[in-house]
Amino acid sequence: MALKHSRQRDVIKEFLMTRKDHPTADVVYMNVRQQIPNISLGTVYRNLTLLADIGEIARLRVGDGVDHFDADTSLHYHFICSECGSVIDLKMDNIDHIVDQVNAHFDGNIAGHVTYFYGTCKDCTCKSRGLAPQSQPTS
Amino acid sequence: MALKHSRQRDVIKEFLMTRKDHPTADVVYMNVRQQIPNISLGTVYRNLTLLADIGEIARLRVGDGVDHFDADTSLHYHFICSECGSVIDLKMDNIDHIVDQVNAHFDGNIAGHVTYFYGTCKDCTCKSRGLAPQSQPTS
DNA sequence: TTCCTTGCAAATCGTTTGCATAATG
DNA sequence: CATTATGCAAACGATTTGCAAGGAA
Repeated sequence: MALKHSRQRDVIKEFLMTRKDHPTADVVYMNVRQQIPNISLGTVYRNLTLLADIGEIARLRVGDGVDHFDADTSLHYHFICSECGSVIDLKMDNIDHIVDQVNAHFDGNIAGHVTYFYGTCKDCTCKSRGLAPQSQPTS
Repeated sequence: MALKHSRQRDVIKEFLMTRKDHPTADVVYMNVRQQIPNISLGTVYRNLTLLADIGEIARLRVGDGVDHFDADTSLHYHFICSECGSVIDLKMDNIDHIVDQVNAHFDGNIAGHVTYFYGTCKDCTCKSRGLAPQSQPTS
């Protein structure tokens, strides 16, 4: 299973690194086609899965039924706006200590936890008050 | 949109209340057919969605691509075994304080958070050591 | 009678996969 | 040359939906 170099994989990874809004496979596909017009959706999926498996990118499942991808694999948390669906990075301290609270009463082995926050983002909060949004979605 | 009574909805809810293993729509369907043989999968999905929308049951998205349903809507957390996929209730204190750590640096409005734990359950841990499991899965 | 619910089947959506061909090491 | 990667299209699994018929208020 030796990995061989491929231009499509490079372009996919590079595109992902330019985005901080955690695009879906489809969005990656749409954008990458500007550089490789005949790339196929299947190839995009295969490479996103491969990159996620070897840890070069992260696959985010935020409960909206679609996978999002993130080139930033460092420890951080996400916020999902219930109104516009945007996924936003959060600056906050590590909360792995919550695992300790489980271990106290649990017999199995806890490897980790998944946590994400939801609510209304700044822009959507403003809109619902009739104010102008602060910025447009990147996508 | 006045709600009308329906036997299929009753049976679905009753079945869910007898289970603490958070079955999927398909498992609900299989079991409910023992009491209503000609019930359709669509009806099961429609009622599970309806019950979840009015808050009588909870829809659990634990990242395995399939929705699980829980008749226990009280605040509690879940553990998902990475090996056998079983979803287990956890006894532990409320961890809503983690939201406070986000609010400090976030402009939007945080309504809540989703957290689940993963790892290896007691039975799978035992199996991997060649020991006999403590109990069989309920499904 | 009104209109919510159902069963059935077809449709959707996101994602995966089989296959023959192309590209890499 | 041996193998991995690609494009294409078909296949998939979970869930939703349109529709005509059935059931509750």
